[in-house]
Amino acid sequence: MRRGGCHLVFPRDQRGVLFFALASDQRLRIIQFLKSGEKHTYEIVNFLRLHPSVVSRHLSILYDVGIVMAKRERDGYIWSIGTDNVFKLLSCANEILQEKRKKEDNF
Amino acid sequence: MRRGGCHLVFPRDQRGVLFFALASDQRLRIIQFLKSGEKHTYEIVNFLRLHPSVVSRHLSILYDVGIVMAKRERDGYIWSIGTDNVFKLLSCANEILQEKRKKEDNF
DNA sequence: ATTATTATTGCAGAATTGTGCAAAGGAGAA
DNA sequence: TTCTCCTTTGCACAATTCTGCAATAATAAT
Repeated sequence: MRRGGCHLVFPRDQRGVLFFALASDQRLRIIQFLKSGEKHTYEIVNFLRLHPSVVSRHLSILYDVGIVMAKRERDGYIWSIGTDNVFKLLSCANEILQEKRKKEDNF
Repeated sequence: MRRGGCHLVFPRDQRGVLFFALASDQRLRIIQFLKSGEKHTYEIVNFLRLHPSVVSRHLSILYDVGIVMAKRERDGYIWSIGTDNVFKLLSCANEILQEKRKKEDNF
């Protein structure tokens, strides 16, 4: 696994890179999928129905910022969520969106 | 202020839209700038050194997800952070990045 | 209503990102 | 080593985003 400099993300603030990683439906689907436990690469490919090379790039982007981690198995990699802070981040995002909706309902 | 449908963000998961809003150096700079207190639009324009129309779009994107809020003044709008959850989100992001760096140092 | 000021939108071109295919690059087994 | 399988990279094209300018719309004051 020689992750690093392969998928090309425009240089920006590190937090920006992390938020960029989360600003994609496909990548959010991966995170959602991994909530139910660690998964083989081929399971993720089947789930997303995208070309393996594309999935590789998505995973690479998530990996680089620590959202997911990987371990080697005989037949490929097994992926899982990198830290529980990811869930904290997501719930925090939901709170912000919910507050916003609440505001809109009052007007 | 007829915010809504003006700046065009590709349809995606709502959380994706929020993370997208944060996945921009200019918009992160706006948030950073607003940390020190509410600001007039022209102050933000001077700070970013971008065309007013561009700043308008950035603010619109942040506004739509509740990251910033606005109030009308005699000579324009005054902007501020929409909710403290924004700061929670940012510190959570920093934690994830820090954990990742720590992991890398160990290997 | 008219005017002056500020904010937003339409448009176009540059920059960035997403995707799939084909080829090349590892890792493990025979 | 050689083979096989999985993963990653190079490339090209489509889709999306960023930016600035000009024009339009909105707001407040006259």
